[in-house]
Amino acid sequence: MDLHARNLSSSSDHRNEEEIMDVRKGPWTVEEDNLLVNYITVHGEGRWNSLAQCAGLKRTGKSCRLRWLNYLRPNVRRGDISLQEQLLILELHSRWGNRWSKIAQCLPGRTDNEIKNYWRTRVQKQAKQLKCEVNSKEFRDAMRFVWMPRLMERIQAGSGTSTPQPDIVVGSKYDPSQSSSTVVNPTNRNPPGLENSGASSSDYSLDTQFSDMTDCYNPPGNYYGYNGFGSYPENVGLMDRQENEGWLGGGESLESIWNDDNIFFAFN
DNA sequence: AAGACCTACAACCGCACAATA
DNA sequence: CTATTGTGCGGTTGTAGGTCT
Repeated sequence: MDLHARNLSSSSDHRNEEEIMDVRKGPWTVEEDNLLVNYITVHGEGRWNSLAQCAGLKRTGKSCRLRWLNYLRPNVRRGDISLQEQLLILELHSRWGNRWSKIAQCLPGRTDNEIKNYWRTRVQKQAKQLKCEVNSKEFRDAMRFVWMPRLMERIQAGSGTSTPQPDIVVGSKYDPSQSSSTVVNPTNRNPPGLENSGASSSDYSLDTQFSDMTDCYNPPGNYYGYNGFGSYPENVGLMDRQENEGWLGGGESLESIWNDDNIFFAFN
């Protein structure tokens, strides 16, 4: 039996099991979050299928794992993706491609899902706007040699008046005080547990997203030697000056493609 | 005011691979 | 060695809320 066939039979068995067990799908409720967090707090994570059963959750192990890793896990960082994070994502993606989990490892507290979503909503939108394939050389070059340098300029320009951005590091999204059975709103900008924490909803609204391009942190200094992130991977040399110089002959055409309006669009 | 459209993001799915029986 | 199970990853979808007309 080949692998695909094995997977098919496995999926089929899994489906039967789901039908029998009446597995829940869709948005998680506060109760479910409570069950999952409480169980993991006591027993630790892993063995997700049995964990789901033992915790009394009518969810698949996969679903539990995803909910934990992307939302309930301590130190999951939520809120707007900072300019530095954007820059890092662009650079790492140009280097590694769609290796979201690998990229996420370099952005503490960010999940692969969040980075993937960022890429799809912002970067692919930009490619579409420019009428080129996101994986095309043209778009990649534009990204590396026009978008990213300009992003860095904005970071540097904003460093003098930087204010803390509204990103939050949440110990856990789980709030035991919430015991209603309301479904956790998947699009609520206030993560569960912060809804009553005093953080106003506007802290997470689009009003703050990119509204202040100076909303960041430490001056990065020289981009090429930048190591602003503690976990910045070794040998990630960001842009390669030699490659850059070798490419510049085509710069003007890209500049014309990636004009200020487009850049504005990209960051708004 | 209301319906259409858009955006962002949580969650699901299929596949691949490693570990284990 | 083979079959099964568990886990992780990347792609995709569904939908609530926001914006536009």
